[in-house]
Order: sequence, then structure tokens, then C-alpha cells
Amino acid sequence: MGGTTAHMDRQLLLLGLLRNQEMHGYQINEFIDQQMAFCVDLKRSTAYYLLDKLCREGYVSEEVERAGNRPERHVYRITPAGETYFQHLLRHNLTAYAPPIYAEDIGIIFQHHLPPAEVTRLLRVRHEAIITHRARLELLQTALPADHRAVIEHHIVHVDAELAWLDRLIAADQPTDAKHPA
Amino acid sequence: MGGTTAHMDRQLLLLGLLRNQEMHGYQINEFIDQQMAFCVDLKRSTAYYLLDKLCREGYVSEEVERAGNRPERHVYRITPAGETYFQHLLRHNLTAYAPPIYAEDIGIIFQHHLPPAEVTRLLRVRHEAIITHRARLELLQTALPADHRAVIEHHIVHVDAELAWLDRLIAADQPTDAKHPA
DNA sequence: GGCTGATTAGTCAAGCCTGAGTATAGCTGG
DNA sequence: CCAGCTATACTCAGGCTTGACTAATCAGCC
Repeated sequence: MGGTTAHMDRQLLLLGLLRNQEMHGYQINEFIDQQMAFCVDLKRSTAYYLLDKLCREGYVSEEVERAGNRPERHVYRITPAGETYFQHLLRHNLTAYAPPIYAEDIGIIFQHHLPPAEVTRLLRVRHEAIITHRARLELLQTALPADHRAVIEHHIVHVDAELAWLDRLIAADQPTDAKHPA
Repeated sequence: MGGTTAHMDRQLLLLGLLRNQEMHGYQINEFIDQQMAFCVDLKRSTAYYLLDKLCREGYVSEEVERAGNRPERHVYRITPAGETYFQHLLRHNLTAYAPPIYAEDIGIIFQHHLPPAEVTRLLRVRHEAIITHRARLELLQTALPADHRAVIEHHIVHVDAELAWLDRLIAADQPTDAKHPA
């Protein structure tokens, strides 16, 4: 079963945006940065590269536009082949499960290379950072269009799982401290 | 504040392995594939590339070894600078929180491009896949060294969060079906 | 009426990542 | 004894990604 690659999801994203309406590169990047930055990682130059590639592959058509003598605009429009490919990618995305990579794991594996007390201290800092991130997510929930509601929920569910795990980890790292509270 | 990049975590991983004992490239790759494949994504050629880079940066030293006339072995050993860098990376990793990217999000955002019934059907297939993955994780828990216990727990916590979210999503997509239960 | 800084729009060299390929050694069956 | 398979150990061309850069317009303001 072919694994879902990040590459495919990016193509899916670009085709999905173009399915709605034709757009030029900058416009796509603006939209991604403003509406989707919290759930995708796609730098501007990468988007340009991928749009060009989708073009070479026949999934989108490109038309160069120019007003005055500003830099040219490359306007992209999805083709019928692109439409088909979009549906394929979407079905694949909805079907497959690609377990994400958690950056934290490496640190946990090597935690014994630092004194336990320091590890606990560092993890508490991370705990703070996660709490802050959770608050940002809840703010987003009200600021973003309703279609994103489920996605934010998704992130919150995982953030809460992360916090639960981290709490247990911190507690386990330092079990004797419960003796003298305050 | 600098975001933890995947790049840094990979360096951390390689330095962490070399901190334990000197190793040659193939050996490192074997170890990663057998013990850590479930939590890191690092292809063999990438490891060779990064080891070479760590070498150019002075964090590890390389010694070419040869037995008979087999292909040469590049044996890597961590340097004092590498030791320091390792500690820095480890502290950074333990402190920072880098919210992962969830591939599923894109599909959810575009789900309305397919008929709701099909979306539900596809998500149920994914549900199955996640259950299967969860079982694999539980098997790993007994098969892997104890240091990995916390990491597997980490994954299981997130898989369960994913399942909970997906259940709710499927239920919401198809709210009227509860009327005639089998 | 011209200078500053923000916005629009995209390019590019340089670095990162990987599938496919190379090359030797050992083992196994016929 | 040797053809074919697996294991050992990398190498590399080519594709992917991105930070830094270019270059024009516009809005404000002294």
C-alpha cells in the first residue's frame, strides 16, 4: 500500500485550492500563510516549484499575465487531468494513515545523558510551550472559517494527548518529590 | 525560540548513537532500521550524507577502515565539539515543542469535494488502518528495549487521540444513521 | 517631488534527501 | 565448482526545499 508522502499532500493542497478558482502564485501563498499555516508546512518558494511541476505534468495550466510593467503573474488553472488527479489524491489521503513523526521521541530516548533533575526542568518548560500553543489553537478556532473547525479540533485532541503523556512522564521522572508539597 | 527542525533531530540522533560507541555507517543504519524505524524517518543514504556533514563540521571524526578488499568502512567517532553540540541539541529538543504536521488535515479540509457517504466509507477504511497500527505498536512494546517504553506510550496516546477524533468525525458526518441499528 | 518602508511577485543558488546503482564476500544447492 | 542469492557497505545523479535576493509599485509624509 503506497504510503502517503508529504509530497502528495502538497499537490493535493495546491490542486484543491485551484479547484475552487484560478489563482496566481502569490495569491496561493498568501492564502496558505493566512488560513492554513497552522496545519501545513509549505514555504513560498516550494509552492512556486510545485506549481511549475504540476504544470509540466499537465495537471494545471499556466498563463502569464502582466499589468503595467510589474513582475509577471503566473496564473494557474486546474486541467481535467488535474481534476482527476485531485480526486485520486483526496481519496488516498482520506483512506491512508501515515503515523506522524514526533520530534520529542529522540530527546526522550537520550534523556539519560542529562541529569534527571535537569530533564524534568526542561520538560516543564516544554509543558509551558504546549499550553501556550493550545491557547493559540483555541483562538484560531474562532478566527478561522468553519471548515477548519474539525482540523483545529484534531490538533487540540493531539495537544491534549501530548500534555497527558508529558504529565505522566514528568511525574515518573520525579516520583519522590510528592513528599514535601509547597 | 529557534524552531526545532527535523534536521537538528537527525543530527541529535546520529550524535546520540555515536556517543555510546564508535560505529560505521552501515552499522548505524542497521541499528536505526531495527530499533528506531517506528519513531524516526531517516533513509540510509541520508544518514551517510549527514554523517559526512557532521564530519565536515568537526562534530565527528571519520576513519576509513578496510578488511580484505571489501568496500571500505567509514568509522565515525564523536569529537569533543560533537559532545558539546549533542548536549545543546538534546537540551533544545527537550525544551522546544514543535507541533507535528498531520497529513489528514488536508483531506478533511477538502472532504466536501466528495459525496459524504463516500467520505465516511473511506474514513472507515482509515479507521481500520489505525487499529492495525495500534496493534503493531503494542507488539513493539514487548519486543523493544525498555528505554523505548516511554516512546511507544507516546505513540499509543496519540493513536488513541486520533481514533477518538476520527470516531467523532465519522459520527458527525453521518448523524441520521443511528435511527435503524442493524 | 523625492525618500522610506511596506506590499506585490517571483527567481535562484545552494543545500537536503533518496531511489537506484555499484561492488565485494560468503553461502547454498545441484 | 560455480550460478545465483543474500548480506555488507557505500556512492551518486537527480529531484525536492528553502533562505536570500531582485525588482517594481504604492502609501505616507516632510
